[in-house]
Amino acid sequence: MAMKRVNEIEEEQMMFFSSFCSGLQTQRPKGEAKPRRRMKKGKVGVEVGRKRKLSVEQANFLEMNFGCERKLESARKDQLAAELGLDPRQVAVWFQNRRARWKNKQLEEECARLKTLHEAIVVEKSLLEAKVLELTEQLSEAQKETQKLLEGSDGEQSWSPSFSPSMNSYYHPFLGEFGFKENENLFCLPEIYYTIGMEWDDYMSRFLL
DNA sequence: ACGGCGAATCCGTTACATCA
DNA sequence: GTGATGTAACGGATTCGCCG
Repeated sequence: MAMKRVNEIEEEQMMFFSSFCSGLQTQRPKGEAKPRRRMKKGKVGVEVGRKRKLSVEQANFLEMNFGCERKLESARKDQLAAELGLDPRQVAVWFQNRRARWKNKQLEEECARLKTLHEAIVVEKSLLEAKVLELTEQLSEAQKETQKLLEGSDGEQSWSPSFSPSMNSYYHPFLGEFGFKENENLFCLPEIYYTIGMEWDDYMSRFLL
């Protein structure tokens, strides 16, 4: 069995490195069907089908080849198997498992990247919320100031003919800060402002109703 | 165009080895 | 001795290319 053969050649197997990353060929010619061999499941203590860890040299050699190509052509697999004294099936399985590990690692890295991105967004959200709070307080102060002015000048509203203290339509005293004109149609804001607008209305209704 | 077949691959799982 | 972890190997499902 291939496992036994590994023991016999373990010391001499690394002499084949000269053909590293070479010998790529195309698919196996038609008619040369290869039987799929599988090791039988061995029970604990039973030598037949017993799993054996590949040597460090074998693993390193396979690792280097994996660095060159994620998948193996059939001929290259046979060549690798011959060079390492392994069953071609073992080489195929090793590449299969290696691809799975590589894929898992890629997923882990992508997950970590998204986590970092998420954390940055959470921080930014907190900053924006603090800013909203600050602006809301400014608005509240402005409302109080306006109220005082109105109460102090009973009936004298000539400074703002269209102004209505009831504010049935939302009046934004400092929209200029955001680049809006006073009479601009606020319901035609770009999509990016919609979410903010909802919160704005929420805050406005909280303070004005 | 279609279905059958063989080979390769993927995915989930099992079996075993190693280590703390 | 035991649980956790890594990995070789397995088995079923799927995909792909070839052929009649």
